[in-house]
Amino acid sequence: MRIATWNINSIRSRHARAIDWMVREDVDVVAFQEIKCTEAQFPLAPFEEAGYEVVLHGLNQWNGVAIASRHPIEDVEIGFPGQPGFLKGHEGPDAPLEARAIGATIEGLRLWSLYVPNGRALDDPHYAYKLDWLATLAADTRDWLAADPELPLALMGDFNIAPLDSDVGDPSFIPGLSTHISPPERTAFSAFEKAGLRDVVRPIRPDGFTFWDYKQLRFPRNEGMRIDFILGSQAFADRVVDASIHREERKGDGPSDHVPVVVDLDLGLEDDDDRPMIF
DNA sequence: ATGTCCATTATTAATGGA
Repeated sequence: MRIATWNINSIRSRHARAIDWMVREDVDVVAFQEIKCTEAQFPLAPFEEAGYEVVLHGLNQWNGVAIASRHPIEDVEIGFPGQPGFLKGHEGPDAPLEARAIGATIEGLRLWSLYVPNGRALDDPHYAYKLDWLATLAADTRDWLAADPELPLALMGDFNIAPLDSDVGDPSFIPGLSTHISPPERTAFSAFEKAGLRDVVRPIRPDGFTFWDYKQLRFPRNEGMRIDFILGSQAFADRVVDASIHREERKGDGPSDHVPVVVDLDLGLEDDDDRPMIF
């Protein structure tokens, strides 16, 4: 079983490229972020023709998350418990939720596609929202794993945080001045580890960025950021056999500014064709 | 030169978000 997370930056602009990659790379499940459309606008037909079922949450041209799968999708959840909302100029407990989280169960795996708020600036209300959003999700993670310590859970998405200094290759991110690298954001990220998750890609692929800004020739200069992650519980991590960052997807015509991050799992499925059949 | 891209609102250009 091969699963991926990918901030696609408009599924309407890039669905052909996305599906080409999914078929070519034999990907079973993709958690998409920034689909930038509503359910009525989502290009379902080409996914279905390629053999993928899709569940999604999209409210408008901003944000939007989806999960596409070759296997049956069960127990879909829009948003996580206690998820805070945000509306510029209308901050507070009554702010509406944004389309940033969708959860589903596939082959017994509990998967979340997550688009963590950007934060915008250290003194922007969006930054406090980002930290609140992350803290609530970490608390939920603790609850989910307390209820079932053997749950194969993965949080997949664009976390908009570079946990390590080596994850920062873009010189416009300046310590003390920029989001994505501030100590409170890094502490918020480490809370997922305390809750029982770990980055299941980094031990296998310690190097590489997942995002390069369109501006300033960031990709040709390889001035990127590592901000897209798959965080798995013990039971999920136990099934991981490989991982990869598909840097080639930043090349060519009309790429997203993010690339797919992939993990390969051994679920012991009889129809898993990644292993030779022995009769 | 922010060496850009996307979607929307508005009517060929401005806005907001990243």
